[in-house]
Amino acid sequence: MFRGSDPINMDAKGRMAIPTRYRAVLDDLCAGELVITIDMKSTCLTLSPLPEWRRFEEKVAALPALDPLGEMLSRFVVGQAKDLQLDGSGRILLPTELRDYAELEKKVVLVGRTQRLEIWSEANWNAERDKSQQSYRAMLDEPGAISDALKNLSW
Amino acid sequence: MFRGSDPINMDAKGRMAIPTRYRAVLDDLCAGELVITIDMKSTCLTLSPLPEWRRFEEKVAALPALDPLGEMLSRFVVGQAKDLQLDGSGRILLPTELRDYAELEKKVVLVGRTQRLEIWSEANWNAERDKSQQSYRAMLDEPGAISDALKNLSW
DNA sequence: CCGCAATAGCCCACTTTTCCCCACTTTTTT
DNA sequence: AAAAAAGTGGGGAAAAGTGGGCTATTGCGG
Repeated sequence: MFRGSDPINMDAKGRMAIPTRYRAVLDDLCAGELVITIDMKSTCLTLSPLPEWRRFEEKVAALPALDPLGEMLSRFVVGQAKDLQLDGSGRILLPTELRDYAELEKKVVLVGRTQRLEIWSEANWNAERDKSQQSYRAMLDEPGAISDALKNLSW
Repeated sequence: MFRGSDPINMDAKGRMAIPTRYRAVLDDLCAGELVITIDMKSTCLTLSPLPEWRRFEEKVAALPALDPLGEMLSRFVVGQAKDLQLDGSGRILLPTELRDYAELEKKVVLVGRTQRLEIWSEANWNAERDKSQQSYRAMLDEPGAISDALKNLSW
């Protein structure tokens, strides 16, 4: 569904254009209704079509009421989610708080992750990519570090 | 229902504006009648539409009379709850005692948690978020520490 | 029982943000 | 090379948020 990374300029008002190749998909998937929120693991944002987001929200809601993880996810991930709508020019307006969280400046990178998208600042994206590549290679050298699921990923 | 976080300025009189996107919902859900109280676990306040609050109150009342946790909830959560009414400009006035409890100063954050809302001081909110994020990341680095619940939350 | 002070409520005015639209530049396509 | 499409930027109107002043109400002390 979503694939590849696109460098995009955020303008002074905090808007960013969604690449055209996604627009048709977004249109009939969710009529341009998106949900954006933070990523707990990384300094980036997650952008999902509304139906996809609902599936996640339901999973979180289904967790036991006193589960600390569920509480955390509900409070910080759901709690910081915002509904967005593509504007007439196929752009979205990034909420200020989330812009701050992900340290977004003018140059941002939109990364396709199949069902959803990630939004990174260019600086963080490059840093994270280099870092991950190194640790990935290190992991391959370390016996036992490869999960079963990954072993079966024949590619 | 409620989703996302909004930074809001409390004015010198202790009033805070409720974001407009909630007003219509609040209007036909409870005609602007809200209940505010403390959160026992965190340094924040809980704001709920009256009908939602009633459900909670009934559940607490239904607990066995000698249940110590129930007693606590009833005494301190129900005991400190206050009815609020949206004013003509869509604002609520935060009771002084509760303002103190949650350490609210000028900058507060309103967090949407589906059925209800949370009110945090900006400082406490950021601190709590950073803390949670750290422990979340630590959990991921520690193999085996990931609960089944999380594994199923493949998102 | 009355007056004073403090708090709460109402309303208006100002500032900031958001939304909508158009125009310009760059890239791709024919 | 021209035309079309995509991406970028900005102006202006509208709406949301913020703050302050004025009035009404409450509660307290005299």
